[in-house]
Amino acid sequence: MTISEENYLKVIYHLSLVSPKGVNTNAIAGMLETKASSVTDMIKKLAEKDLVSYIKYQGVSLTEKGMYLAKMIVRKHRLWEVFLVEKLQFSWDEVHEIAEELEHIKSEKLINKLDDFLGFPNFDPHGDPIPDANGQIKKVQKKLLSEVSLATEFQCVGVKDTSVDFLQFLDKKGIALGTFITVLEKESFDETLKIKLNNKVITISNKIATNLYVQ
Amino acid sequence: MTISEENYLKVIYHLSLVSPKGVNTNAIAGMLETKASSVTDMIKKLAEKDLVSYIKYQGVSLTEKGMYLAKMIVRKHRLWEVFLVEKLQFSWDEVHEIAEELEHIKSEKLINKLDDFLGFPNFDPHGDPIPDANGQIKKVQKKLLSEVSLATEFQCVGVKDTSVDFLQFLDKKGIALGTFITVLEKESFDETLKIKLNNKVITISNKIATNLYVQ
DNA sequence: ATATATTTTTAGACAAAACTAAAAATTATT
DNA sequence: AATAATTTTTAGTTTTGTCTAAAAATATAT
Repeated sequence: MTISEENYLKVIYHLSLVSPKGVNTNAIAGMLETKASSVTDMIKKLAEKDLVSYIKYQGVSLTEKGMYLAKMIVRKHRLWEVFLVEKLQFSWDEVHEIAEELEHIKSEKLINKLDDFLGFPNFDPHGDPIPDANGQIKKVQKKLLSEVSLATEFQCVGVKDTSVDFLQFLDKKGIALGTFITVLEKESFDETLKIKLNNKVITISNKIATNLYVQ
Repeated sequence: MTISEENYLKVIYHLSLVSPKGVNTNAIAGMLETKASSVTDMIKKLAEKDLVSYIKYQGVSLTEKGMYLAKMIVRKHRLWEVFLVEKLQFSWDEVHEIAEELEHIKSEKLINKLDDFLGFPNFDPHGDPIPDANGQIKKVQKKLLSEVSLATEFQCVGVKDTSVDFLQFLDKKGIALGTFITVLEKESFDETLKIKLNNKVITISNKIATNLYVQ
């Protein structure tokens, strides 16, 4: 598989979690910052290799084989992110870009030894689950902070948006994975939340609350 | 720079250590397992970017800029090899192939943090020197085992041939970096050596002796 | 020194992965 | 249901890095 093919598989995987019954050509093009016509070309190639099933004008979905390979790419991406944060002291907003390159290193032995070296982590630095060597993913029930009941203490376990800007915003507010958060009030007009964390009370917008997972 | 361009630079660097006054098109083609015509094309491109100086039919040499970039690729390759052996418990015959991929990961911050994580090593698992962040290389005087005087104890510090076969042969004979070796006799007919190591006496061919560096 | 062999370069072609522009199919709207 | 809007596909190019085959330059040998 080429790097380009791997990137298509990975994007189709991520999109299929949201729309399991078929992924749009345009959605793929948007994620890969390419044109729809290029996507059509590549999809034909992937279908040829039996990695996706494809009906013209009906979108794509991963075959079992494609699903497994996609999960292996996600596994590599997330394990390398753990390595970068835990061993090389990168911050959580710096690792995505580098992991985008590292995820394409081919050796299976390498990734399994890395997994071992890291102590078989189940989650990456953004709280996303790491598929094991068979593609199994630890499911965990988590909710968006925007959906939880008031006056109950939750723990921050992940982020939906992993952009540099959002992660640095969270750093600034003192919110990290593991931080305990209690929602005190919800403003019904704009869904703004008054929350307690680290013994401080702060106000956060709905946009923040819909991008933070808690448990 | 593309991966292909980086590979050309690296090969030109290695060949220029042997023939500093200009590297042959054919030699490059041989190392990269490609055709001479492809090499000519790429050399033109690298010359365009001021990474090599090139006169038709006269071979190529690296410019200062090209030399620096080539050393950075070698630096990355060798640091990743140290990581694979020291941290992930790979054997020294397994790491070259994987490092060939890892050397193309772009982030400078990554490689400097890796260097730090590994304790700023000066040599890779085959005894080859690791350029520092400025491209400086620790020079060390070493000799081939085929050239040293008899009855003097030397320490194995590197290998010239880094092929899997040769490295596994050394493993089998109990020869590793750091092993002490004394040449007892040299057969003048075929240059075979009788050597002492680990309190055993064994005979090795000239081919072995011309691929082992000692100090 | 001339002929022969080797090396290197040029010219033209190809595959992969992208693009643009236009056509075809699907979906939405009135 | 017909038309408009959107999405997707097709057709034809482009770029990168490779190739083959032939031409040109250099090196070697008699």
